[in-house]
Amino acid sequence: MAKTDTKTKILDAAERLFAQKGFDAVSLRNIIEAAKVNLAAVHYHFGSKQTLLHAVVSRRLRPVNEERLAMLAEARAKAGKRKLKLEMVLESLFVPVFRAQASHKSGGSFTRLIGRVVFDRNTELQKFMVSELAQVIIQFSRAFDEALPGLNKTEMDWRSHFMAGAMAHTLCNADLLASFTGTDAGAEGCEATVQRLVEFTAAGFRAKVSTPPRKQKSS
Amino acid sequence: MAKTDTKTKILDAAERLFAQKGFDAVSLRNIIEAAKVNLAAVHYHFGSKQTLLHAVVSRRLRPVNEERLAMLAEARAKAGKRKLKLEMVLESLFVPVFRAQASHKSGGSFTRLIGRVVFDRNTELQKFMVSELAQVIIQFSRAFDEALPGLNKTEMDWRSHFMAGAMAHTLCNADLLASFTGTDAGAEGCEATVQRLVEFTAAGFRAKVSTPPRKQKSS
DNA sequence: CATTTATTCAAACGACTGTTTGAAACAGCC
DNA sequence: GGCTGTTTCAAACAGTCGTTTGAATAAATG
Repeated sequence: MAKTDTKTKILDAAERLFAQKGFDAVSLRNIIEAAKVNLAAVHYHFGSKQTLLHAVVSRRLRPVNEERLAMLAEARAKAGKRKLKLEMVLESLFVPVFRAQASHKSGGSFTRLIGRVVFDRNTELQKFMVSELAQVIIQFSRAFDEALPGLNKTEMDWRSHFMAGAMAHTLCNADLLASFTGTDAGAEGCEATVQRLVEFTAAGFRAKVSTPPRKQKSS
Repeated sequence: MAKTDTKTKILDAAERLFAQKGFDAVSLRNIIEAAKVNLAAVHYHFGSKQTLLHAVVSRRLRPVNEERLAMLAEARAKAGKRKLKLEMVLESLFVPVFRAQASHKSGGSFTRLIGRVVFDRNTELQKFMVSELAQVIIQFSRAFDEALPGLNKTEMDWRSHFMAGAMAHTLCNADLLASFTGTDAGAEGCEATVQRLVEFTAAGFRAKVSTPPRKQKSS
């Protein structure tokens, strides 16, 4: 393993650059220059720039999603017949993706990439992301329903939406916080960040509903 | 006013396209085709693509920010010597930008653009946005401090960060909610959406702080 | 009116884009 | 050795990009 695989070199460089500047703003020539490989190698190994992006995302996101589902299953097992704890569901969703930042030597670029991808308006990419996240979305929306019985569906959808926004923004723009407020995002471990995010979103989920549901069927 | 101003035609087309596909993904030729003007007109009136983007953003954001500050001032006046109400601060921040969507004939494109801009990693654009938002940031972070006395600064910064993420995501990806959950974002007026967002973020701001502040000076 | 100023237009600029090609270098195996 | 399939490489492809140019037109001013 002295000489790193070309495929890996491309993935690493692409991951870093996509996260830094975004998908459109990075050219294949930027990538192959950073990876010190030939231009054609990209198409030989990945077929196209779009497919390369898919590979970059998938490489990191797949294990994260597996861990998410595993943590959720564990939370379910621990709850037993009792009601699922909202905080544990949120932690199962946040911890794997935030931990991937610290653990992997990717230097924090990966989480920024994931956060960015959520907000990128690339039709192809969005279809791909939906397919990658399908299981996670299904399982977790069920878990939220279990953890918050009585909350009507519309309200649940919106609050999940808000929660996703807070998560994505935190992943994507951790440095913005530093520049705006002076608070250093990386000063404390990602556990502390996750803890703060869990508290914030859990409280949001549990907020008293004041909006009168005009036409609502479910409870 | 039978023949619309060329400058306005460009701004309108650019706003719609930028919001739909993003800054990098839209070419000047896409814009001038939609606006039915000559290519050189863009550089004649705006100087560059980057400056055009600034103009597009500024045209809508400036009145929004003025209204934000006005609403905040009114909330302060109404509070008198009493403590500023958190919900009113949040409403002052949300209502103008969400209402701009419904009121303006831009067809909802503007809010998506603003939401997108927050997440775009364009150095030039970020500097511009910081300068445009400077007053709003200063005034509102002061207001949050007044509405939530006792919350330490670090926690306040993080929660503002989460709140901004929820807001931006809602502005930018209202249609995502529909595709994922089936809940139609536009079904109810923007007032209802703002109301939900206020409830969610207000609860998040008020959440009990469990994270022990390791090294903290302020209260 | 003429003359200046502001605006529009078609055409081209050089640089950069993702992708393809076909030959060279390399590996492993008989 | 020769032969097979895989991987690398330089070069070129056909476009698109933001921007510039200089002449043609419209509007405004004297």
